Amino acid sequence: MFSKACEYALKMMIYLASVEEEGKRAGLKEIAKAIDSPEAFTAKILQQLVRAQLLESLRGPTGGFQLRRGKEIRLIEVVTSIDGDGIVKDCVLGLEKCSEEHPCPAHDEFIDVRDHLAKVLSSTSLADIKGGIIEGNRFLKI
Amino acid sequence: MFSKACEYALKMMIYLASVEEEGKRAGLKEIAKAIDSPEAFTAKILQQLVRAQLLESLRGPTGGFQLRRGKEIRLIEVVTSIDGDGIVKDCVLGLEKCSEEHPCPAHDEFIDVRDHLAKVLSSTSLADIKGGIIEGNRFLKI
DNA sequence: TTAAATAAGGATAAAAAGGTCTTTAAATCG
DNA sequence: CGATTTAAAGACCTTTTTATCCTTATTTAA
Repeated sequence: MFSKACEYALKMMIYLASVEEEGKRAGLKEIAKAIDSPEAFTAKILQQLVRAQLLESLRGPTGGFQLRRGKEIRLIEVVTSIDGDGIVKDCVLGLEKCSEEHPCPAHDEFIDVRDHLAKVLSSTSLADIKGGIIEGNRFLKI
Repeated sequence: MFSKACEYALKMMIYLASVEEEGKRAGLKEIAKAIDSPEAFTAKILQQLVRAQLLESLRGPTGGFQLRRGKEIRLIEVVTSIDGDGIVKDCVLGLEKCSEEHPCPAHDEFIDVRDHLAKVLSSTSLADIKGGIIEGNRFLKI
């Protein structure tokens, strides 16, 4: 569904939402450990999220990453900043010009699924899903 | 959502369903042209579909490919024979052990979408979607 | 029976995704 | 200021996916 990079990005953002709760930020090492991701690759993805304005970073000791616009960030923003908007826009058969007026043979069957996904991604914020982690009945790694 | 190979596979199967309508089969060249796919790569995918028992092939002049079990083949069979069943089984965050008893933070938000997709793929047959092509108001390439 | 047409199969190549390493730039704090 | 800690950036490597090429095996039909 999503690229590996995007999966990591979602985990990072969810983790940072739970860290923000305590008014703190987290550094690369802490994040990679928390979500069980390769450190160097994690750094690259964090950079992308900073460029996409979803995170801000601070260098030096006490530095790290934190949410730029708080926990109201929607999942769709994370997904599109890493994978682009293809998942909620493109034809599932990969046809360039598939539309309502000019539908592919599978159009009707998949449009509902795609819209459903888009709706979930657009309506769910980091705040919506971070709750369970703090309560401790949800997990981020393994 | 699906790999390129899987997109091609779905197009092939839909095309072959429309060809079967006329009691005919189609060769590699015809198929690749119809769905606008690279010929050699198309051949590899057709081989996979033959091994998966979804197609049968005949060599020599007048040879080609045809549906093995007719148009009642479900889209889910095509998708899983090329991409595996990850799309309807795996956690969207890529967590190995995500389940109802041990859910990831995004579990509830995505489980509905995944089930919706699974339902569409399982309940839709080639027969269900080939209709429009024959009527001519649907298209397979570009 | 031979030429032509077709699919099968293996080796290879190219592109994309996933991942690592090393150097540079900031910031902190003694 | 200078040592340390952290993120940024770019080059590089590895694996997977996508795609091509070439040879072999079958089948048909003249």
